[in-house]
Amino acid sequence: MFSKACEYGIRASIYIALQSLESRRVSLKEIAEEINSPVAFTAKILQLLSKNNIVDSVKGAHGGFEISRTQIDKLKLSEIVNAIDGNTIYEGCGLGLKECNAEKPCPVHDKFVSIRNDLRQMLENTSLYEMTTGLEMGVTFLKR
Amino acid sequence: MFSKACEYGIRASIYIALQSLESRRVSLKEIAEEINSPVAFTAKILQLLSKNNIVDSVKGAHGGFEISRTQIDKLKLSEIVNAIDGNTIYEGCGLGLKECNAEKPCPVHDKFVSIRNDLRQMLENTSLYEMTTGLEMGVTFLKR
DNA sequence: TTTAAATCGGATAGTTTTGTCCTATTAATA
DNA sequence: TATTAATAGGACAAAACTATCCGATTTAAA
Repeated sequence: MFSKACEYGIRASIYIALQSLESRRVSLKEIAEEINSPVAFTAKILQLLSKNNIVDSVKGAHGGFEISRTQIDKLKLSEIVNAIDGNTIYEGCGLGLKECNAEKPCPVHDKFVSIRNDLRQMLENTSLYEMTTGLEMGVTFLKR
Repeated sequence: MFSKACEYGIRASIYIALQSLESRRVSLKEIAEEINSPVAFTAKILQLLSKNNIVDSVKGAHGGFEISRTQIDKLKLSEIVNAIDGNTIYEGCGLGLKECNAEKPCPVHDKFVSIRNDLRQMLENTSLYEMTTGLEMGVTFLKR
């Protein structure tokens, strides 16, 4: 579904949001440990997320990553996915045709439309905050 | 969504089915031209589909690929996808966790379940025959 | 002002996916 | 039986993705 980079990016964003809710700025090292991802690769992804204003980065000693409370509420899963993988999952033809639309559809165009719409709606309606809620209570998990 | 190999594999299967319905056995060269795919790479994918009994291959002069009428009716899109990409699209965690289920779910587990179920049902319910119907009348397309 | 802790960013390496090339094998037909 | 047209399959090459390493830069604090 998503690339590895995107999976790490989503998990990292959720972990940063969770800690930001408690006013804790977190380091790359801590993030990678808590989401069980390769440190240096995660660093690259966080750079990308920072450039796309998904997370805020603070350089220097006592630096790290954080997300403002307003952003945690506003940010949708779709924005994280878009920053890393683009919109090819819920745009673009299921059979890889460049030109595929209602006028010139591939043989499975209609079948894919509804599923991709559902996917897009889910991604656009799921907020970062929403994804943190189960974690605090130990109902959901970010590793293993 | 699918790998390139899978996209080519689906398009190839549909084209072979379409021609088989008119009792035409088709060559690799013709397939690659008609679905706009790299010839040698398509050859590998057809080998794989042949080994998985998705398509029948006939060696030697006047050889090529074909699919029996009964298979065209029976074969589901899911079987083609499974042969090439496996079941990772509608199994496996959206965030890449190895252990992710109703007991130990990732933060988006529930949101993904319904979408992946819809996807699986669509793949399992869509027959190869169904995918050929629009092509004959020029309503659907396999290239561009 | 020096040191230490952190991100940034470029270079590089490994792995997987995608794609190509060439030879062997098969089978129809002249 | 020789030729020709086709798939089969192994080896290789290119590109994309995943991952690592290291020096540069930034900033807090001793």
